[in-house]
Amino acid sequence: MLSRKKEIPEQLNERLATSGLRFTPQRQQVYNVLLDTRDHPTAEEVFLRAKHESPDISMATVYNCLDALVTCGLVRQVNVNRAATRYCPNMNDHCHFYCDDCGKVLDVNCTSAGPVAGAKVPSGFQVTHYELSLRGHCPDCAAKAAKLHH
Amino acid sequence: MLSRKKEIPEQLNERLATSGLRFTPQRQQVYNVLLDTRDHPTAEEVFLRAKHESPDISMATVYNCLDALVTCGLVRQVNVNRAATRYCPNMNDHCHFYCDDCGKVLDVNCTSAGPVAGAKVPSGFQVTHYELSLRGHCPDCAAKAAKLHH
DNA sequence: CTTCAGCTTAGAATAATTCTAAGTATTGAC
DNA sequence: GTCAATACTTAGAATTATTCTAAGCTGAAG
Ligand SMILES: [Mn+2]
Ligand SMILES: [Mn+2]
Ligand SMILES: [Zn+2]
Ligand SMILES: [Zn+2]
Repeated sequence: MLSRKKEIPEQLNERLATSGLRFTPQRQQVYNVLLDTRDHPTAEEVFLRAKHESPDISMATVYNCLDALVTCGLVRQVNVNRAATRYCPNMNDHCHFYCDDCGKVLDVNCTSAGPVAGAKVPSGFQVTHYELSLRGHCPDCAAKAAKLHH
Repeated sequence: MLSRKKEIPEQLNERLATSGLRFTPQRQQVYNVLLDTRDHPTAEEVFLRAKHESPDISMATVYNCLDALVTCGLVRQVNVNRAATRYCPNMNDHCHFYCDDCGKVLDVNCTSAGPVAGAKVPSGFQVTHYELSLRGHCPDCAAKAAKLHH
């Protein structure tokens, strides 16, 4: 990685442009952090990871960049209980599993109709968004717990 | 309502006792506020309503009482996005609809299996809780919007 | 080269909630 | 009943995540 030219990724650039936003190195950096490790980091965690590559980036900028990425539809916010908001670059229809033991947040596939169909929404209600979060024990932690009981 | 004796409602008293908690007038008052108007008020709103009857109650006490009621299983917390936590005394299995127009939060029935069945949870995951929140337009607001377009 | 809108930044401000420490009330031996 | 132990309420301070503010920077367009 000796030459680091201005290779602006067109996909990010275009998406930003459609929302009237500019491409900036900070936005690129923040987006890369999210794509790099898809573990639903908080803004704080994104900040720490981004600082490795760009030591001068500020927390405010991380919030601003995350906001820009959400606005242009490349990233979504994930809220579990009232903990700090997490960020997810997977824009496919999915929901989230939160492990009460290790705290990991994992993607779970579900079709758009899926969870909403499971709810008995009375007629007259227009559902435009939904958010389903699941909590419990992830396979790893469930296995560990099983071992402790022999 | 001239005589206001110490009629301790046994149901609340028992529920508190099973969690090692005591009956107090403040807890009664806060619970009454929730039962009175089931519109999913925030702690702040509960505080304001409780003050009508008990002008000396404090915000900290409202938070403490709500916490006690949640602990003993009479009340559940409802989080929509990152707004202030709301409180719901309906302990039947249900999820919530949030109207983006008027901000109302309404109960929507759904069987325990419902929304989780709609998600394709891989085997190995143990789901102990789930939370489904729906957003969109409530019947009232949808009707109003329809009128504006003739 | 100037202008101007958009961007980044540090630090202040805000909002919801939790913590702290002090005073009260209730319980349950004795 | 007295007394100590425990639980509860309260005001205000502290905390946490997030947003706001104001100043300086940047890069495209004229
Ligand atoms: Mn995700
Ligand atoms: Mn409810
Ligand atoms: Zn786990
Ligand atoms: Zn409405």
